[in-house]
Amino acid sequence: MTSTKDRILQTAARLFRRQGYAATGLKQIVAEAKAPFGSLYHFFPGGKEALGVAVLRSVGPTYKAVFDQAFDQAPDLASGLARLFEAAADNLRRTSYADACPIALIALEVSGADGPLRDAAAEVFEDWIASFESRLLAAGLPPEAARSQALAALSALEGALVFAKTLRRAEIVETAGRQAAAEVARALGLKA
Amino acid sequence: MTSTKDRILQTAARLFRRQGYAATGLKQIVAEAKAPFGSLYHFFPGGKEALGVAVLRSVGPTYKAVFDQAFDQAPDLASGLARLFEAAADNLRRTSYADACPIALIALEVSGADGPLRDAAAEVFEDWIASFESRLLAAGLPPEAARSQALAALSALEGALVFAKTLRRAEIVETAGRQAAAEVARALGLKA
DNA sequence: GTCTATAATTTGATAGAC
DNA sequence: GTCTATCAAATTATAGAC
Repeated sequence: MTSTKDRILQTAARLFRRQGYAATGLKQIVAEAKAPFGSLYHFFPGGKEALGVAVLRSVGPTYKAVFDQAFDQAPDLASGLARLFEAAADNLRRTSYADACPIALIALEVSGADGPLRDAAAEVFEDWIASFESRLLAAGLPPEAARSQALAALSALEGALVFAKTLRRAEIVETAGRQAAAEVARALGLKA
Repeated sequence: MTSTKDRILQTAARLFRRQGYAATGLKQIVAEAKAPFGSLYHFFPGGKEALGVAVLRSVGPTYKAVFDQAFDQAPDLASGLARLFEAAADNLRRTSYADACPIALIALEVSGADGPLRDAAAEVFEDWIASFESRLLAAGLPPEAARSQALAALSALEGALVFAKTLRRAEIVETAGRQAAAEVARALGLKA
């Protein structure tokens, strides 16, 4: 039993992710959310921009939790990272290549100009990177190396998702995942 | 002395790259290109979609040439790759984080649905990947490893550009570049 | 909170004179 | 090839009844 506000938020998140922020109309959002049009401006008086910010703020913690789950279930960071890539590849296949990174498209759309949308997108990426970085630190990596490894591993995931979605080949994410996991294993002195 | 058609094409390429395909109006394109509105439909009878396809088809070879130049000027593939990342980071700084990957945004926008736009975007990515892959093959890497390395290296570049543009930190691309170059050097048995 | 109607603007696209 | 005027549709956003 989801609230009207939640249905609007989740529908907007899905459409922004798949079609983009600019290409998605508010009419389409309320229609697919089976919500009254008036409710959109009732819950989000700031209009489309406020809805976009709310989407970014809700997606950030959601996927940080996905990260945490992958890592907590794995024996070490390298296999946790491998799990993350595998989950992303499965997600692409399961949604027929509709769902790649939940915010990459909207982030690229809004990061050209200053404003609350860009700020929110940057905050989400920074959180994700910091989350993995702190795990690498806790695993014993020196600060500089932890930052580099976190950036490189998540960059590989993000970029592989762009290629895999466009080329419709989920194996690209799996291939990138094996390399990223091996790289982290090497940095940590684990067995690949 | 550029032609009207070229000005339209290049202006569209710049705006699609920075703002996105959906967010860019045809009016804005002809205004910034200082071209008559009627000329747009004269040169691109297929309208916005045809213009988008033309932009993708023109950007593909242009940046493949940029790749080739970086590699041809470097002593080996690993340093050529490093050059490529450095050039991308410089580009971000020089344009105040406006110009990241020339087609990532439009690729993500159009790859959700079938059609000539998605096909053109996929072709460009495939060309870039195949280009680097063939260099790795020529350098002696086995076919499977060449494909993996090419995908991983270019994924790292693409993803780093997404993060760097959103976070406005070009060092992210440089950091990812050092790791990618080291990885390729290792695969080729070169000294990092 | 819900829903409809509508304002104000912008969009992609076309027609037709020059 | 150039340029203007304009169409039909879609866009964000608001007003106001219920």
